Amino acid sequence: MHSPGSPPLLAMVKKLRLWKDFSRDEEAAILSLPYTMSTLEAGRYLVRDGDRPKSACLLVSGFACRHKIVANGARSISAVHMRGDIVDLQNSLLGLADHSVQTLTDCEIATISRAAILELAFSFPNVGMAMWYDTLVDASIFREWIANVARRDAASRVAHLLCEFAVRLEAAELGDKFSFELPMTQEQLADATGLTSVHINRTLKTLEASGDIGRAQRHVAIADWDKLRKTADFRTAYLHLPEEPPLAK
Amino acid sequence: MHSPGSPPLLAMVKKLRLWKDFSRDEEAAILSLPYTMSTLEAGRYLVRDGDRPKSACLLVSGFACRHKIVANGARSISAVHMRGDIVDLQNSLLGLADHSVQTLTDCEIATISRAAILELAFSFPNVGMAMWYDTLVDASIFREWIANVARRDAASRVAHLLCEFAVRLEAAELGDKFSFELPMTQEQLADATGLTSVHINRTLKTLEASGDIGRAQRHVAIADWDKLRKTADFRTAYLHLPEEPPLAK
DNA sequence: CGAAGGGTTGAGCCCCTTCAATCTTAGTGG
DNA sequence: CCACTAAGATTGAAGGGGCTCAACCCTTCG
Repeated sequence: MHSPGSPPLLAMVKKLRLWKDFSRDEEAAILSLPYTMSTLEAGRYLVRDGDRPKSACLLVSGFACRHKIVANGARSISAVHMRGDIVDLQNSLLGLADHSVQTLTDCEIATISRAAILELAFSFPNVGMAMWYDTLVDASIFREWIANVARRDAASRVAHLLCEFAVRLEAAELGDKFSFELPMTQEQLADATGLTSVHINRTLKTLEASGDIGRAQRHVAIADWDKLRKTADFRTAYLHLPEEPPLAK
Repeated sequence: MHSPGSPPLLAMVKKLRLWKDFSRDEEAAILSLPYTMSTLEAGRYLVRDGDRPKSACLLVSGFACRHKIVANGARSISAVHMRGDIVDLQNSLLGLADHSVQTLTDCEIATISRAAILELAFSFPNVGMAMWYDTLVDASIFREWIANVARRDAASRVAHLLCEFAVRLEAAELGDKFSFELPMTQEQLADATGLTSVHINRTLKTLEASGDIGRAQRHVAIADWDKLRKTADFRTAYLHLPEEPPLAK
């Protein structure tokens, strides 16, 4: 579902523009990156732990996540990605994938070679800086997730995930912060919060009963943003979004 | 302490050389970065959550950690750093610190302005790439820590921390992988593993009783590396170290 | 209509926490 | 050299948050 009129790489421009303003030339340079489009169903892998990817994937539509499996077979999800995220920069620049990337929903993907990205980054320092910045923001989110999983109770962890998803969804201009479809099963929520799917279920019901959220199937309505924020201990600083969110269109 | 003969920035060269080979020019460019030295006691802050740092800090000797505090007052440590780590690149490039950096031991620090680092990164792409790579490796370690805290039991978590510390210590040429001084109190270990100091204490004793490690005060001796690795579910891939560790000297 | 994936619920248990006391070690001043 | 202090390590007892196991329900889709 990305609109057929606009070029797919515009999603990348929009994302990077959160971090830096670009000149016409710089923007053109991004849009002229060579890429190939593909469509993937939910549940498919973009990269697998142990692969040696030679290219990065821009998520043009849909949702994906990063995860790794530990010895006892349990899975840990370390990030959720959405339109505009250059989802495999980390693995492809490092050379050897230390985790997997898997689609959560059907996705459209633009594949861009690592070489082309590096060329762009170092010919246009401003663009390079925005990409570097982008990977640093990802790292900041990882740090917050460490704190989330390590030091918050179940209700806070789940609430925090919902707050982050809501804010990022809005920043990506993908919908309403207060009412959205969560593209994850309760088992995936469990893997993203270090809980079990059973306990996710109970926790969601608690959040519902306490008036923080409403829900119907996978749809989440944030009933009381300030209340949920408080339950979550959520502060947006770690997302490093611009002070004034850019006006929608 | 760092040997008085060698220039402090050599620590940075050595670290970055783990990721890229440098030409003589590139190496000289790193070594000619302007910096100011300072010495900090254990427990001092290099940056505080909320600061707007204008410069980055190279750790020339000693140990430091990153942490953030959650609503209930609990602390989460998200990384431990040692000689050669450019410890505040993340906060200074992002502009607004989303976490604090604090010394664990007495430290010698070289402070380098953000502008000088960016200048270097984009005049010498190979050096820039090494620095980017360095921040990507940090991110990879964060992902592993998420998995550690989210999906492993107490013994594995602590064992994993010890394995990582041992391997990084060796990679930084700071000592013996199998026998070292751990520069952290049990409370700090707790904050790095999402446990309590009481349980850290019991877990260390368990690891000792099972023959994985020996210890005396803060000194740790890895009694059986393979056993500890197995307990920890530790695989080095996520550290992205070169296949052949560079020969000492 | 049947199957499959995912959501919901209950009962019992256990890993880790909490609370609190005691011990050890290192540092300080007399 | 020894009291005195403070930080950190150690230990015990009791409790709880989240897990495990297992059943059942709901929705979607062929």
